Amino acid sequence: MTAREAEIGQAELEVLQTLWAHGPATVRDVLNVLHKRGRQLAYTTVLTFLTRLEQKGCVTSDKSGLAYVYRPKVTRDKVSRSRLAAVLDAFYDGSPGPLVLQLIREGKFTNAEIAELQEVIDGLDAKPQRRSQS
Amino acid sequence: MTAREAEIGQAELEVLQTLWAHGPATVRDVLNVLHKRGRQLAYTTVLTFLTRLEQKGCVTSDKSGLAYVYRPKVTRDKVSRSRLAAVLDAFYDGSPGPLVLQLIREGKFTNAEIAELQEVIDGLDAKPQRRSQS
DNA sequence: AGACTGCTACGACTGTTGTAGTAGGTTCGA
DNA sequence: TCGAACCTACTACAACAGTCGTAGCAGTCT
Repeated sequence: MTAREAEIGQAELEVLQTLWAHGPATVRDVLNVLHKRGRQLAYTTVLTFLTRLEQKGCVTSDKSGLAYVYRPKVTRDKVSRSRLAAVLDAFYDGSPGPLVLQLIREGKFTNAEIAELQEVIDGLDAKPQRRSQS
Repeated sequence: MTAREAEIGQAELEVLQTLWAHGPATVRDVLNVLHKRGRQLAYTTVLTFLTRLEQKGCVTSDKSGLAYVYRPKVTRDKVSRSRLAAVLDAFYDGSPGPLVLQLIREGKFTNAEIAELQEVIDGLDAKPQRRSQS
């Protein structure tokens, strides 16, 4: 494993998110985005986060112009999955079934989503079940 | 809000989980359960966790016999939801739709679960949709 | 060249989390 | 009644997370 996604702190994640959302960026770029969102941080704070993220293998940097440009090295998808898996392991026995059922029962979906759900599930059903367990 | 569930550490959560799973317990009870699961901790470590959880408002204690008996004050469900909401907010725009779709597309469900999904979704569909607009 | 401006390196401080030791009180059995 | 066993309170400490200040270097403007 190159990167330890698990050990990304909350504030570090914010920084990483802006990289995911806006592509490669300098410290100042990131700072500007954060400021625009009302998040007040010092320049050096952002620098610290980016440096730590680099130490953790989550971003890379290269100096093309005046300042270092940072770009994400782990995908948002990867981190997302790992975070979700942590919750799943801790609270849903590691399997997504109960979670999905709970979410659906709570019914916080739009009509479009429901339609899509039906579609996808029907598709699932039609498929050969290569997953019925041991 | 009485308790700050967000700030429960990983190790603290383990302790809380044993309370949820085994009901009210003393420090030693919790320690025994953890030891049985291969988790080696010192008695005083568990005590520290329970004390901190009490400070955070997540458990209560009362001394009925020789030792304090701790019992959870926040429900597992509550913490679970709050953890999930954090992931949802950070990675799924705060709404469960995309997450559920993704999980279903990945198809890690048993036949029984799929059947149940279909059932629940059909039920949803029949209901009046007070959640659509714009 | 001198003054600015912007960038990075490095250090520092606070609070939290994970982990545990020690000291001193209570209870219970011999 | 004495010691073993058990309990809690307090302290400690390293690692990490969040936050930033300072100092010094590099390029730029006049």
